[in-house]
Amino acid sequence: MRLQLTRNQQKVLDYLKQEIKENKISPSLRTAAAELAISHAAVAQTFKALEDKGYIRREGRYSRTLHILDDVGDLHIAQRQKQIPVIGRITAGLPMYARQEWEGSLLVDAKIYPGQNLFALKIQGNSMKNAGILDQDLAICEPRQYAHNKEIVVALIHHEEATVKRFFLHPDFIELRPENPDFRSQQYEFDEILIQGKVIGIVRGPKGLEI
Amino acid sequence: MRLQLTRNQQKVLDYLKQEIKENKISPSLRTAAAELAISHAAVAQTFKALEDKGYIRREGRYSRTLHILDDVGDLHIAQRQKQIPVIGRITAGLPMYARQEWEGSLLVDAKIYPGQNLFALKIQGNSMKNAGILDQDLAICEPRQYAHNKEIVVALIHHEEATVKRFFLHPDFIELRPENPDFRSQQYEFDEILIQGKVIGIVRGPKGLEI
DNA sequence: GACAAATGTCAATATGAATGTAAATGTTTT
DNA sequence: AAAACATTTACATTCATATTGACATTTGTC
Repeated sequence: MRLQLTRNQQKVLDYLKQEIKENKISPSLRTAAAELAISHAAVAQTFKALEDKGYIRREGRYSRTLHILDDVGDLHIAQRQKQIPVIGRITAGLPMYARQEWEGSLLVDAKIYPGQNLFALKIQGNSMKNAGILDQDLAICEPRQYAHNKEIVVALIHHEEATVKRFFLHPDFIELRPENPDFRSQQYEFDEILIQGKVIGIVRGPKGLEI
Repeated sequence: MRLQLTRNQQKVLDYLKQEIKENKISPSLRTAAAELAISHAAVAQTFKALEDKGYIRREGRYSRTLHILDDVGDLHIAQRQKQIPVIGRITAGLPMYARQEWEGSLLVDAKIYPGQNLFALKIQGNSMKNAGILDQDLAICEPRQYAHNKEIVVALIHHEEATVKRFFLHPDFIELRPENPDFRSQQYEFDEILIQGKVIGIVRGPKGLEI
């Protein structure tokens, strides 16, 4: 069990939790100082005490990032939730994030999926079966306009059709390779393909596991 | 919730919205620079900041198309977050929540994974590869002491070894079938097997997708 | 297709404001 | 007396902003 907090430390910790919940980011020392009606150095000292007692963790020197810890030493839930849009249809010309294209949003664990502006895409078909990606899975993607060899990417073919495949760059063409012997690898000219993102995770719900 | 904008970034975003509304297309860097009375590179930097914070999205490299993004909209997240324990080792006695067996916790979307007392289990090995379950995946499980045919279950063999396999009940034995030709299906007496749960989902992080 | 103009990108650099750190010191609480 | 709490001041670092100039790419026009 952790050391107990003094009344003042508890007050500051509560304030911090509140602020982080609202703004997703910890307030600056001076902002906190103003709201708590004390000096910024006093806040710094209390933060230090909280860190020593294992209630928060701060990163690096001069860094403004601060995490609130669980009693197990884990990140507090408030900082782990990440809401990402589930994109229904990927298009080039049209705004990909326009609300019309949304199929809702998905809540994921920020501890597992780092990165910003992630989006999710519902997989159609079984062309990536052997990579463990099945029909109806949700692919968690990180926006990217480029790709490295062997990465699994979200690509837009002919500015129209969106697909998830493994990416290979050859001297004079791009190969999008499925992971399923029933499908053929396809080759494209450079101007036929637009990379939209890299797949960094998979979420499969109960429906994907039905018999 | 997106990160807050600075006053300058807000000003540029407002200007952008205005321009796009009027001309249906975003202004060039130098046009914007002229109207905002700063250099074109400064505009580019602010655009980049806006993109990082998730307020706009720009397509491709050297493309002039830019989209204003909607907010993900934060309603009812509170009810959707579900924190479930990641079990390190499954034991028979069923004090599954005993502290020593913890490997942390996982935040999932309650909308996708309904049910109570769910737990997660880290998959070891590739015996279920053809069912789209890979090594190091996190299997989301619902506690259960029974199973139906063809369901993928968490079973305890000889009160010791925990395994994830497809379940088949035969007249005088239980079959636990892997989904990988490299592994053999196994048969057990009824008293050798204890069903501990049913797999209702899969969560795979970036590590599970590395090359 | 060729060429020039317009446009986006990148790197290096600079500056002021905001911010975190540290030290010295005093006050209150326990 | 010791710990917690607080202040003031000086300093170091980071961030947002901005500039300039060279360069790559796209677009429009002939």
